[in-house]
Amino acid sequence: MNSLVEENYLKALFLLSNREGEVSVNDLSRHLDIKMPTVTSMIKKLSDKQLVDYQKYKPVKLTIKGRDVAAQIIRKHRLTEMFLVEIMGFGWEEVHDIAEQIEHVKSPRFFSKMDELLHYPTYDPHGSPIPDANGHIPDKEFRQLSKCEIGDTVIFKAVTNSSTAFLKYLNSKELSLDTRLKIVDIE
Amino acid sequence: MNSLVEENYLKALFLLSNREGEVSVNDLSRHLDIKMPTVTSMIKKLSDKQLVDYQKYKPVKLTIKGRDVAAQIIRKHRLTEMFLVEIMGFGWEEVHDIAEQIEHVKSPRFFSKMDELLHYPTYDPHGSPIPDANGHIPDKEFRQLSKCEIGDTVIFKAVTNSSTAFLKYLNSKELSLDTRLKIVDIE
DNA sequence: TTAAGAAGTTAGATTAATCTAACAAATTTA
DNA sequence: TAAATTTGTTAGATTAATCTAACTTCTTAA
Repeated sequence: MNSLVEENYLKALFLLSNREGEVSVNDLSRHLDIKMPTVTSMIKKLSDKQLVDYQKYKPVKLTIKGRDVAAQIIRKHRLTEMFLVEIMGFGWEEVHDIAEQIEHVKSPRFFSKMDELLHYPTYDPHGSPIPDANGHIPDKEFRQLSKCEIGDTVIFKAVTNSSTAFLKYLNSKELSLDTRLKIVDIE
Repeated sequence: MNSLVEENYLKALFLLSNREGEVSVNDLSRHLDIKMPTVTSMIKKLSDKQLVDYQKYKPVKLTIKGRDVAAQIIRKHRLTEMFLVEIMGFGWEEVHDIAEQIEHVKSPRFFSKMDELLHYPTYDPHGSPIPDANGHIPDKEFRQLSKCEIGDTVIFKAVTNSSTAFLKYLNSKELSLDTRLKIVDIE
């Protein structure tokens, strides 16, 4: 079994992977807020466990096995966020930190109960897709707001930043998912 | 803040305390399944943090502060068990291990949401009282089954053993809380 | 194309929580 | 009450995850 710490590294690797599936040690270090030497040594451990492919001075890549484990953690995180919003009545800006804790619960039953109660959701409250039980992700691609122009009309489908502060800012502008927007100006 | 491990020691101290509020190092060691020298050293740490009173070769006692912290952990554990049964549809025999993990979640809001959704319950699914937000416990005393005699009629109110195995055994005998029983024989 | 800067690694220290072995104190029992 | 047993402590080792300091490799820009 993987430790909670190992799970956090795998999750970060999954989320930071570029199209080639690669992540630099530096990126990982910054996102986890853990110094590079620590990251290097943990990567070696994950490599021994066949969860990542690693060669000195090269970016890290999840193996199939590592990707599957990571997808399950992301699945649990996003299911939890959905559960917190839909069943427990939290706001979308409150759930990230709680889900970071609950995603590590060792009990498959716990998460399948959530899934059931939520009627098998495919997106979380921030518009991110929930991997299915096999780790597969429905990969709809949304257009990034930075690639839209003045005059475009778009439907707001997802955020990539789930921090409380940013979501509170959106709340204050009364921006929520599935809102239809006409872009009149760019800040 | 206290570590998850410290929280587990405090919880065990609370649950194992006799009328004088004392717990032997040996008891604690057996219940936590941690060797005595480890327990001794952790007790010293809790003593430094003013969470327990400790003198060499004497039993350990929670301070007021330690008792308050412990009661909050028990509160979170029991609220969680109730939530798992009432909101998520788990059986009473499944919830102990999951609650042991969720009780450590750092988010007062999370537990007050549970409390609200459950309409402020005072007992958990095993008949144990849930400490209130100030750590106070409604102390109804139930008669122990071992102190009942053949011919007595009683109402089954609580179990002191919440292990899956024991609760499954009770399920197999169709024994559930609030069942009226006439004692016809003693096994 | 090489010198500067960024990224990555190695070595070794630190901390929290655990363990075993050996010893000391307290309690029980013969 | 003295010996045996149980309980508790001390000392020192171990493991996982972290850190800092020093060094190496890679990348970039003059």
